Amino acid sequence: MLGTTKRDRAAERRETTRREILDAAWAIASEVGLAQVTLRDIAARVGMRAPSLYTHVDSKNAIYDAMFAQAWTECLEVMRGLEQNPPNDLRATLRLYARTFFDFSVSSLARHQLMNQRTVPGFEPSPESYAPAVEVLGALRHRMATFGVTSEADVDLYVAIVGGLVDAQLANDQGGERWRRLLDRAVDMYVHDLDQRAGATSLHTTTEDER
Amino acid sequence: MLGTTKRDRAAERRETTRREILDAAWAIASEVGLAQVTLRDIAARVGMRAPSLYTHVDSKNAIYDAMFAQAWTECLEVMRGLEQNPPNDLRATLRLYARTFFDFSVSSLARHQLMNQRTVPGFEPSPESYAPAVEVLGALRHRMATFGVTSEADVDLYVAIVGGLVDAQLANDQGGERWRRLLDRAVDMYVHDLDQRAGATSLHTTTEDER
DNA sequence: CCAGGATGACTAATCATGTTAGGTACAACA
DNA sequence: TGTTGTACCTAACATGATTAGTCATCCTGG
Repeated sequence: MLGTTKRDRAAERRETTRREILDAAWAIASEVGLAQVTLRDIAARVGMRAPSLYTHVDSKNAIYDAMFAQAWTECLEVMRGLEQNPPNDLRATLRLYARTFFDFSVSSLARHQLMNQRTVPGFEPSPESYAPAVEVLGALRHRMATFGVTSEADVDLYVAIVGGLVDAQLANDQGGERWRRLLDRAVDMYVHDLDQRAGATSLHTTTEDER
Repeated sequence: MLGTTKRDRAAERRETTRREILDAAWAIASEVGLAQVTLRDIAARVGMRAPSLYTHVDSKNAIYDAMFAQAWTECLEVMRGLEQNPPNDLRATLRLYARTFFDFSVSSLARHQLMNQRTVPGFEPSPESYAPAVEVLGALRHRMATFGVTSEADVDLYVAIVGGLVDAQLANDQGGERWRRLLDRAVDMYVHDLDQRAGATSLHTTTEDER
């Protein structure tokens, strides 16, 4: 019993240090850019020398990997949060999902670059870190299926449109609203297209069988 | 007279070497990735040592800058090429432009990353190199205006949609057609939305006053 | 035809960065 | 109380961009 308690203390401290390292990395990434994060700077911020970080982390890319997992996990939580009192029609749902994802993405350039662009030279996320990203897409698919939207192409198109708006916003009008304003319009035109193809509009106007 | 002729020879050789350097950089970028381009490798390929490159180029970023300008200039030429026998309705035009830009972008990942993503850490294109990129957009604007599409929002949306499809294709299905197949559909839904908002469909069905 | 300067390449060296090797101090535990 | 493992350190290395300084070669002007 005592043994385990002590062990926990050690593991706890270890975990704390690890988190401090990641926090420092995020802070630096926000300040000077994702690719400008340097081990020496991280170390300085947590009161160490660069090589000491290797006690807690396998490599610099492992730090990026952990950050990648963190970011997508956070995103997953935000998107999951929408499953509380969900809208009951497709249009409102897709609007809500689009806006939520958009705002989440746009609120941190460094995070978006890490999550969605290959900004970091040698970095490739590990399968484990990639999992929450897949889950986010899975949740979206599931939600859309609820309204009868199941085809891969339909989902692909929605994803591309929302992603395109996010990228345009961050690339050309960071901090602004120029593309954000187009979100609802984009969703509406997408939903209209879906309606068109379905022929019957009766579809996706209410269906109750989530999760 | 003689003087100028000799001068030309020198300048010619200089220009040739510079082009060789850029070509080498492109080749390496295609093979191992844009960010993995190294001055030593470029030098080796043109039969030099790394520091000698500085005789022809200001810095590594200057190489990226020149490549950026090259890429967008090439893109501009391709897009300008469409202005020979242009379609006479908006839908066909936007389909053509979208497909052309898409295919151009997708045909080289390294080039697309350089042109549209901030994949290279410290690199920011110079205003001069940026100019052809602006021109591409300007040409699009002009073409769309031909059909009465002038609002900033309308153009923004089109750009975001096409860009989103390109990004999705390159990120998730490189070499495939999964998002490429959605191009026409996306354009159609966009044009339909435009029609809707214009109220009158009479617009953009033919207008003759290009350039 | 030859001296002198420009040109273009080279080697050596500097600086930044990730990473490895090899210690050392201290706390926990037997 | 001695042992051991943990977390940190310094020194060192590899790679990469960049600078400084040198040298050969080639053109040009006398």
